[in-house]
Amino acid sequence: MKVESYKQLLEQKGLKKTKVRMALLQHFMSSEHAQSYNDLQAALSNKVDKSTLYRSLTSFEQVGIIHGINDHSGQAKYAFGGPPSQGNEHAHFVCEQCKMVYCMGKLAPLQLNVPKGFKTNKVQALLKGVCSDC
Amino acid sequence: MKVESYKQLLEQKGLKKTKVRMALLQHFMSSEHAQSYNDLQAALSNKVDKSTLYRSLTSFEQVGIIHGINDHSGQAKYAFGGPPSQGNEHAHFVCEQCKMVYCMGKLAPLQLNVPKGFKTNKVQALLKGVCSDC
DNA sequence: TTTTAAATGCCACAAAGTTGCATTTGTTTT
DNA sequence: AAAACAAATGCAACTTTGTGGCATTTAAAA
Repeated sequence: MKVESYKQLLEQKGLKKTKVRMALLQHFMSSEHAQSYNDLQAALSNKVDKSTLYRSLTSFEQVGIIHGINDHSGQAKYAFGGPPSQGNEHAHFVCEQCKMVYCMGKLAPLQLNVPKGFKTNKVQALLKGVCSDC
Repeated sequence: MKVESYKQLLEQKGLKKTKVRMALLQHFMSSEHAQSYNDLQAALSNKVDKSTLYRSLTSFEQVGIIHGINDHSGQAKYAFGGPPSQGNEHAHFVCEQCKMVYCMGKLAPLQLNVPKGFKTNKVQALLKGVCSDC
């Protein structure tokens, strides 16, 4: 994806094209695993204000450019693309060794029997194991 | 489960029988959904120190008396029983309305195709929907 | 170019959780 | 039953993660 495309993506989503956002997009596109706040802050040489970064992530998430992943590490992580639920069903894989988080391919719809009276709308799956790099 | 049993449970796990732990056990056993730090603090009338409560939860979790659940609410929750992975496979259900978290029954082993080189050890499933009380 | 609305940076603050250390309590040993 | 020991508690300080207000800057529209 080229710089021109990032711009188009932002326009399409109704977000202004700013330095921080362009840098974030570039970083997201060039990394194959999910990024934590600290990863991103480092990628931007710690030059971006905390609030700005958090707010950028929130904006991106709201319009579906990225989606948040909770890997139980205590730090939220973000990956490019909309959430698993919106025509983009996928599981997340946490490597127990390197702690990296990957988005996996589509998952077969899983049958889970819930008790009477419970209605399931979404299923989120988190896989733990060892990744191909470890 | 009676008071005598709580004591036995603690002994069996090599933990001392203290006021805080007994009160916690009692509360865990009498609640049908997962408990957050704040729930527990309230249940103990806010009389227990923060560190003590966190440390108690950690101890309980280590010996498998309770297990932590991350429901993406920003607050860890805890439920009675060992973790889903140890002969106790189960999914967690988050009610989108009342935000309560329940432990569900066993889940059918789910097939998820991971790319070559990835090895899955555990699968955690989080269901979102509406509970029987809502 | 001017206007205006949104994005940024700075600062203070809040919530969740951790750590060190002195004191207390539970359990074991004698 | 008393002494000794280890573990649990309470307190205070601190860290981490994240939020919110407000003045300033920047991008896009007029």
